[in-house]
Amino acid sequence: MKPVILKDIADQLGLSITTVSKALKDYPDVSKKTKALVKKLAYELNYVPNSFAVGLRSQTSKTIGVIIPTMVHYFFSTVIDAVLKEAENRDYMVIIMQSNENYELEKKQVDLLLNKGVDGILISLSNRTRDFKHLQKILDYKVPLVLFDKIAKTINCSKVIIDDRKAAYDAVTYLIKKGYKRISHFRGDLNPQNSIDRFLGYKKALIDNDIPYDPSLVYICNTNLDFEDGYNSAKKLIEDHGDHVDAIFAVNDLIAIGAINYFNQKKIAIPEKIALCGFSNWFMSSVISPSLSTIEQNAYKMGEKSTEILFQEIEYKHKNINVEYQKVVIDTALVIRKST
Amino acid sequence: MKPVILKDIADQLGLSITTVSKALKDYPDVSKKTKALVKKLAYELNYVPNSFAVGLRSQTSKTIGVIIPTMVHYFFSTVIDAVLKEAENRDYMVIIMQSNENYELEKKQVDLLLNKGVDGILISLSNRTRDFKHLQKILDYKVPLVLFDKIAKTINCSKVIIDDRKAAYDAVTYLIKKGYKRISHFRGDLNPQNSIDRFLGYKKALIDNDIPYDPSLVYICNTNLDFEDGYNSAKKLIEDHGDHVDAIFAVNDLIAIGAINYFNQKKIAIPEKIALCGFSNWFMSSVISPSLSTIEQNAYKMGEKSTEILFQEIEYKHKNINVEYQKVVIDTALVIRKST
DNA sequence: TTGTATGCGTTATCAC
DNA sequence: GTGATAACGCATACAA
Repeated sequence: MKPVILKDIADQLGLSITTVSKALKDYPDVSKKTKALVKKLAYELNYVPNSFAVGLRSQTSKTIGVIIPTMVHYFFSTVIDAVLKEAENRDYMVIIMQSNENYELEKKQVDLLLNKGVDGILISLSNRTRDFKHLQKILDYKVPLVLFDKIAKTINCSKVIIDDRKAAYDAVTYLIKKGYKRISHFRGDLNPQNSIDRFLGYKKALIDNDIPYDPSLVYICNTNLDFEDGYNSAKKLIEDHGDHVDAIFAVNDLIAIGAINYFNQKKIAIPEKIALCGFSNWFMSSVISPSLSTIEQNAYKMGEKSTEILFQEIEYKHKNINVEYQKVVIDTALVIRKST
Repeated sequence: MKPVILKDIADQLGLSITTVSKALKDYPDVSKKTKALVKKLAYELNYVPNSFAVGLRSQTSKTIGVIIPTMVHYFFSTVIDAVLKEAENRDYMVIIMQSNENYELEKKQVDLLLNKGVDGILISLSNRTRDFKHLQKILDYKVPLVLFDKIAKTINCSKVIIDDRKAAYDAVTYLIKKGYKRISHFRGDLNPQNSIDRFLGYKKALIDNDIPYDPSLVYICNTNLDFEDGYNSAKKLIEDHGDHVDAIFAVNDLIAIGAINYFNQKKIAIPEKIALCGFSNWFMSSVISPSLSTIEQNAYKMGEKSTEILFQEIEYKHKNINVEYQKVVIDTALVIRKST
């Protein structure tokens, strides 16, 4: 079976391709009668314009591209959920690529997307991305770009983030007010801005509350192996500090849950002996025992907002309206449960 | 900045577009010198063929489409992970769509993908899909199609599944051998084949082991609300049967974990008072306390195999080789942990 | 009101 | 060895 093309309709009605094309697009210079005939037949034959041809002429594809570090992750799959729904509402398609925290791959994927003629691009950067020429290239090609969560401060485009530093600051301040004094931080990799900001928030909360910052209480976790690293860091923490620590602020929920698992195994009471606070409000954090205090990060809203902005920029570009780049900060909230 | 096109290269070298095109494609009738010149400049200018033009001519897009019921799900995000990696290896792009268990949407998405000219389609059907005309349409258009996990038996195409009935049978047989006698089943929705097969495996295991099948021990869970429904069904189970039940075989891990949560809250000892077995080996099942016995479903392998077959069919179609549709059954395995 | 001609960028056929 | 031309399907400026 072959797809129906304009010519099929034109032939069957004894019209020219042009007239059929115009009729379908409601051009004012086609008679009502003809329009009705054409539309009826087009509907019956299930006509859909060939997207390559449309793309070739219009240089638009009704498709957006998304690059994320990894799919198998509550945060990102939720973001993608939102992106897909927003795109669906606008009859857009979504090409998704995983950089696997690999800069070279990310760069190549940007090229593929540009080449594919996507109408806009959403990216959450790989942890290893330190050079942003590929992002600049997107802008040079005048393709709308929105960065979310893992962003590049120096690139001039719209961004959707959370205030990691403030969220961490609030969480640690809460721990301090609760009476915890020796608060450890299980931080993420050294490079990504999120880890840095959460760490800085942690540090500032200590200092603002006259608790000396003790670097020996900070453990670096590999955020690819979150759970395992949470477990191992908890073990190390106890080996290094024994009773001399009463709370942990973890850079994400999985790491916190790994730590909870260790403490449960060793029968170290949570929160009596040691309290834990995570980050993200992953579904499991309400289910684990004890349930985990954490920070609601609102991945869905982040995906939704990013996509909204992207589509607005696509529309503006189309209408030749000047776009003002936006920087949106998605609200976070402390979720208090049994682990603190 | 404008993308570089063949004409740019041709103009700069004083050649015709034709020659440039041929040189880049290593046609034998272009001189070595010209080829070298063209390739060098093309590389320097970062030339990439316009994908709309290529698509328009070749009717291929180097893109495949995937439709799944939902993204935010360990099983599906893992499948997608595999699909993306396999596609990446072949320099293919992937368009992903969520049907949200909505048949109408699934149908529309198939149309969009066909219209988009994807080279192949992977689908895991929505639970509400009972009519398969949209799948037949894909085949009518001669677009390679592979169904995975949630399949339609009557559609003549390649399929990748697990043997749900056998896996369930093995799990329940194991429970029986362990000495459990009053085994409840928390099943999924009535329609999807997976739920049906797992239920049938459960039933057959009972009968083969001379344990009477008791319908009052079967609870239907809504697999959109898995966790909550697991919790609620556990509650109902105890209300209905009290001590008169000693094990549960749940249709998926989330439902089992919901039930574990209820039992933990009510201090009903697992597995002493009641044992639990899940299905899928979701990451959390090894982390929850007590850790959950379950069935390893190997989502990654399923995604990998499905994509492999799809690409093989795409290749065969391209080479005009006849394809034999495959039906691949991915191995499952019982994973025994502390909950049984 | 309808139709002709042209171009989007690439590639295959055929002529030189 | 090279290049002119047509075709993929659609949309528009322009002619009739």
